[in-house]
Amino acid sequence: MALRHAVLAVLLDGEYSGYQLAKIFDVSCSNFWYAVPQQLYAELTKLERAGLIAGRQVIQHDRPNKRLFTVTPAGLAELAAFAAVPSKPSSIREDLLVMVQAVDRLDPAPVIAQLEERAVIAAAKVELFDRMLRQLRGDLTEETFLRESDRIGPYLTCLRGRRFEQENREWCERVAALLRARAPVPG
Amino acid sequence: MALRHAVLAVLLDGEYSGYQLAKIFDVSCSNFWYAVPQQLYAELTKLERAGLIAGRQVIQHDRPNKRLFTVTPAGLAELAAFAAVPSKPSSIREDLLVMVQAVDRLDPAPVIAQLEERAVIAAAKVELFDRMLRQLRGDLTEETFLRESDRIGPYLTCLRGRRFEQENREWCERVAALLRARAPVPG
DNA sequence: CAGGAATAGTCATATCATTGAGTACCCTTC
DNA sequence: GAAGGGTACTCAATGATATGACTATTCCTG
Repeated sequence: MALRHAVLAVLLDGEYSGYQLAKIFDVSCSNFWYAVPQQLYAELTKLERAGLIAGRQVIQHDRPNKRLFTVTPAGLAELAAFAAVPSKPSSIREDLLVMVQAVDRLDPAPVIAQLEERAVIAAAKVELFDRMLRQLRGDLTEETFLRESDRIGPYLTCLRGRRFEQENREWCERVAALLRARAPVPG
Repeated sequence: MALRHAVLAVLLDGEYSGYQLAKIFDVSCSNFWYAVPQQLYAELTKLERAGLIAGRQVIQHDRPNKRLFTVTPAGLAELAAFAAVPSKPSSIREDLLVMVQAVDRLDPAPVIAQLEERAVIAAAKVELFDRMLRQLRGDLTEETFLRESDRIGPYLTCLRGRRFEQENREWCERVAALLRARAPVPG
């Protein structure tokens, strides 16, 4: 019952089609929720049947037609109800951490390789978040933007995503270096 | 297919029953994987049938009997194979972030309350991780421990958990203070 | 001695998520 | 003109996860 609220939260920013949502959920919004296109199309169908979003057909000539969705007042009420009930902390489930947990009893080489690769990915995401943050705040300073803008939600979740990826990067680099120093790997 | 590897990784540290595992997965090991008892019992059954762990019955008189499990050589090989294939970054799915994403269009009061509550929970987890880290490294310094111990996996995942919760706490506090300043809430 | 917490599990179900395949059309590039 | 990529979406099957209820015994507290 939570993907539905993530979809509603994203649709607050404007009309989107399932296809557009899929792109958002795959990259930018991956800082607070992730979903594959099939999930989104299914959820949009359910949300529309429940009256929480409204869709309108857009006829296109140079490409397939699409349906754009907006949040209805009932959808906004649903979001408000969602925000009013206490939420549980999400559970962490990260394969790479499982590998590190077991690394003392395994060949460290592939784990080190994955840590170094992950550090690069995390660094790229930090830069992506930085670009998104700059774009969201325009030419205002962060402080001014956060004090005066009337749409700071996406900025705040983006800040969290940036911090997470920065920590991820530093931890991966440190652990990779440490494991390398302990058991020198050829090459 | 990943809970199984988390269970194997934890069983590297010693013999545990399903019940003990459930406690570990509920608190300490929540830094890299979370699971409820029912999942663990089911997974232990599957792992034993697959020959990846071996269980032995322990008769107890003052409480119900239990079954303790250890990783078999086949289980260790399974872990090694798991560590050898590249893993995908885990997807973030956090209700509280969804609420913050939508906060501009909602009553901020319950969101602020949840942020403040979450900051307290995160602070408590930081302290829990600090205690675990101290216990794991004994009277060695972190540097010495990480250089010389032959079991650093749990320490490293614990370090990651600590960083995550620390960031979480700081972000929650900052966002709560910001939202309070923007829309003063009575009380 | 009643009530509650701790130990040690099991069963059933419903929802959620993941994966793979498939349709259809347009545009651009080689 | 064939191949590849982007847009837009659907279907089906399987696997993972969450939730609630249930059994049994022992220990401790009031």
